[in-house]
Amino acid sequence: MFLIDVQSKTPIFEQLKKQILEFISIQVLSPNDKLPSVRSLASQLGVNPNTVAKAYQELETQGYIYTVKGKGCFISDNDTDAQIRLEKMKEFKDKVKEMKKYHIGKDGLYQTINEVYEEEYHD
Amino acid sequence: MFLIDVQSKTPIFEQLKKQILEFISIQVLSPNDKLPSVRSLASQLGVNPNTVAKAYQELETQGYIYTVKGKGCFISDNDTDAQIRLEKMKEFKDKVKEMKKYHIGKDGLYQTINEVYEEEYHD
Amino acid sequence: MFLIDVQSKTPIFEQLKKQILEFISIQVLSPNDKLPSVRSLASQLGVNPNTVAKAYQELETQGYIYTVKGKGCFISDNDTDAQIRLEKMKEFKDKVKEMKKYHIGKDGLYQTINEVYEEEYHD
Amino acid sequence: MFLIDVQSKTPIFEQLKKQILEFISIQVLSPNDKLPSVRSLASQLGVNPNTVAKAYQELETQGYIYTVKGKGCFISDNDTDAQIRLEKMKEFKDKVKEMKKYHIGKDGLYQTINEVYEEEYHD
DNA sequence: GTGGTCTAGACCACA
DNA sequence: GTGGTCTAGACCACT
Repeated sequence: MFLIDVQSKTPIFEQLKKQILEFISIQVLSPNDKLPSVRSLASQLGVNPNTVAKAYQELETQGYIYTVKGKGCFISDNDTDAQIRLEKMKEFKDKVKEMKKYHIGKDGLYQTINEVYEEEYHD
Repeated sequence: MFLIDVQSKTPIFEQLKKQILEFISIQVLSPNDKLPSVRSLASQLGVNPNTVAKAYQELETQGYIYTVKGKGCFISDNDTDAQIRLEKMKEFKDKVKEMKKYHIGKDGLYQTINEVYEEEYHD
Repeated sequence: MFLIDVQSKTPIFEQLKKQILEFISIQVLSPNDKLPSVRSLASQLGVNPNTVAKAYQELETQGYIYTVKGKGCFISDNDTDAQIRLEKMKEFKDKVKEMKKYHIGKDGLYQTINEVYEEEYHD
Repeated sequence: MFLIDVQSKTPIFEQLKKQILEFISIQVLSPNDKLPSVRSLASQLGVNPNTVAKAYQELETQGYIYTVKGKGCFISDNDTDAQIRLEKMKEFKDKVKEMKKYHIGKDGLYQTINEVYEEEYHD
C-alpha cells in the first residue's frame, strides 16, 4: 500500500505524510479508519520506527489524524479530505505565482493542464 | 538587487540560485552579462563568500553561467532564458499531475490561474 | 584503502573522486555498497570533512553515487562501472587526437601500449 | 593563427603554450623563427599582456624559446620539435597507465587509435 | 581583484 | 551518527 523511495531527496517521513494525505483525499482512507501501527508499517517498509512515528506525529499536530493511546492512530473526521484539497490548491496557487514571476504566459499553463488531464489515469 | 531571507528554511545558496535564474528568465540578466563578484555580493548580502561561491558553482555545473578565472562569472549564451522557462514548465506539469492525483478538478486550476494573472504585477 | 597526496597540484577532493571512480570501475566498490562516512574518511586521511563532503557531493551530482540522509553515501546501481570506463575511453580518445595533432605516428602509440600492458600489475 | 577559448577551464596562458608547442612540433614554427611580440599578440587575442608574457616566460624556462632583449622571442634550435614530441609521448604513456588502472583492455585502445588515425585530418 | 581550494569549527535535519 | 549548510578566515592561481 505504501511506497517509499529511499534514494529520493525528500525525507522519508515527508513521503509517508504525503501518501497518507493522498489516501485521505481520495477517500481510500476515511474518517475513523485505523492507520497501520508504527512498528508494523516501519518493518513493512524497512525503515526506522522513529521515522514513521515522526510522520504520524506531524499529521496529528496538523489535525489530520488523532491518536488513541493503546489503540493506535485514526483519520480525523472533520472534512479532512476537503481540507487537504484546499491545502493543495494553495500550493498550486503558489506555483502559478512563481510561473508568473518568470514571465511565463497563462496559455502555456492551460495547455499543460489539458495535457495532464487528458492522459489516462495511472500512478 | 538581490534579496535573501536568512530565516527561511530554504538554504541561502538556493535562494540565490533561484533569484539569478529569475533574472535570467526575464532578461534582467542577459547572455555574457557579468554577475557581481563573489566577495562583493557576499558583503552586500551579509553572508559568507563561500555561500555565494556555492550558488555560482552549482549554476555553472548546470550550464547557466560560466566562469573565467581572474575575471568573474558570466551568463551563458545558449538561450539560457528559454531553457530556464522550459525547466519551470516541467515543474509546473509535475504540480498539475499532483493535483490530478488528489482528484482535484481542472476547473479549479483554471480559476486559480486567472486569479493570479489578473492581479497587478508585483514582486 | 584511500591514498591522498597533499603536496599534489590536483585538489584533494579531485584525487578522492578519482580513486573512488577507480574502485567502482574495478568493482572493488559495487552498486549499493556504502562509502565510508564523511567524517571517518576525513579523519582517516587527515583532511577536513568539508573536503570529503565536496568529493561525495560532486560524485552524486554526476550520478555515480547517491546519498541517503542520516544513513550515508552509496554506489549507484546503473552500470556505474561501465559508464566510468566509457568516460575514460573518451578521455583516451581525446589524448590520441592530441597525439595526431602533433604529427606523432600511430606505431609509437602501439608500442607504448604494449610496454605498459606488459609490465606486471602494480599500483 | 592563434585561437583562445576564454570560457575553457584551462588557463589562457596554458592554451597559448600548447598552441605554440604544437606549431613547433609540426614545424609551422621553426628554429630561430620570431614569435609575435607580447603586446601585439595580446591585443590580437584580446587578452592581458601579462598572460602572454607568462606563456612566453614559461616556454623560455623550459628551453623551447629564447629571448633577445629589445628584439623579441625566438624558437630554440636544439631539436625542439623532437623534444616536444618526446614530452607528448610521456603524457600518452601516463594516460595508458591510467587506462590500465581502470582495467581497460588494450584491444579497446588499439581500436580507438585506429579510429582516430583513419579520420580525415581536421582541427 | 577574481574565483578555487582548504581548514576549523558550528548548528541542524534525518534516521 | 549521518550528511547539509554556514561562518570566519586563509592561501593560491589567474588576469
